[in-house]
Amino acid sequence: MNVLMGFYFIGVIEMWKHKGIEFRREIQDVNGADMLAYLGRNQKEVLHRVNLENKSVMKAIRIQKEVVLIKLAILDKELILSFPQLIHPTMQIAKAATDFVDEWFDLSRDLQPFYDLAHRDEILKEVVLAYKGLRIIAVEELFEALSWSIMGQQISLQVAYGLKQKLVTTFGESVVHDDIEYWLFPSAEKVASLNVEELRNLSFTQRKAEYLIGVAELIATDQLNKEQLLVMSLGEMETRLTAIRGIGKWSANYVIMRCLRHPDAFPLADVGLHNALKKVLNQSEKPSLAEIEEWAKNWSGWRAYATFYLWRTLQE
DNA sequence: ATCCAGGCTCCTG
DNA sequence: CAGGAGCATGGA
Repeated sequence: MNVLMGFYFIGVIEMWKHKGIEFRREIQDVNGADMLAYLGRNQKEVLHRVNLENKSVMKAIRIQKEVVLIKLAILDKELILSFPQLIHPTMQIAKAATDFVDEWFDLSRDLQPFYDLAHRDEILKEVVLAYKGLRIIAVEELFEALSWSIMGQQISLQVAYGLKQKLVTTFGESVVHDDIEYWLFPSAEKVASLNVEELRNLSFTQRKAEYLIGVAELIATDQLNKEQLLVMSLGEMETRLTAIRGIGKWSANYVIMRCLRHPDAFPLADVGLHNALKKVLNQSEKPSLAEIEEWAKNWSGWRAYATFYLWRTLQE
């Protein structure tokens, strides 16, 4: 059975090799330790669960109509994907899950041009040496990415994670494995059906509640989708997203960076970015927006990656 | 206590 | 059209 399945999978999923109940992909230039640190940075995260001892992350994802739990070990030279709740994953599920991981960790991107650029940049030079192999971790679902940017506006990450936890555990779906609950972000359809009061009960502000429901309606009615955005230029993406009530330049660029994966998206107004620059430059005050824009000229093409690497410095 | 958190809209003058 | 109030909550 396994031999047959092995032949079946090979060739279908190029980079991934099937061995027994596991799928393995050899990796280079992936900084697993820092990826796991980023994934595990907040205790209130409910959409995945990191286990630093076995260097793995567990996450429930939706494949077609099915909810599938995946376990991904991130080792030095390879990724190991397995399905804790499935004895015989179908080819369709294996293909979708490996595709998910490839995109989640931006595995197809060659970071060498970014390293070259950073090596010539006084601000990024040491940061990029320190975290080399860190890749932008995606928020794959457009609705989740937009929601997260709305929840993150103005307030601290702690409060934002608290809002997300309440939203997800109140209106999302979950699967249970070994007595642990793994959550999926609620669907746009579900959130579009809510009223403002129901979100206010979860400590959302009036505004945040209105924004979230509005975005949910746009996605649920397919007036907005990831496919239409992905074919746009960076500027067009920003224009389209900032036309949505509740989505300003910061949120738009956050979504473009984390979900649409444009490597040059740049959340200029981001407080985390400001604090990271203050820290890296060892200054007593946060830099001005004008200064940051000036420095960022040298990061052109890779400003999203520059931002993600700078964020990483805040966790230490 | 006061200020600041991975901002945005809307209302003033 | 620039500038500022208001949002709601938790941690320093």
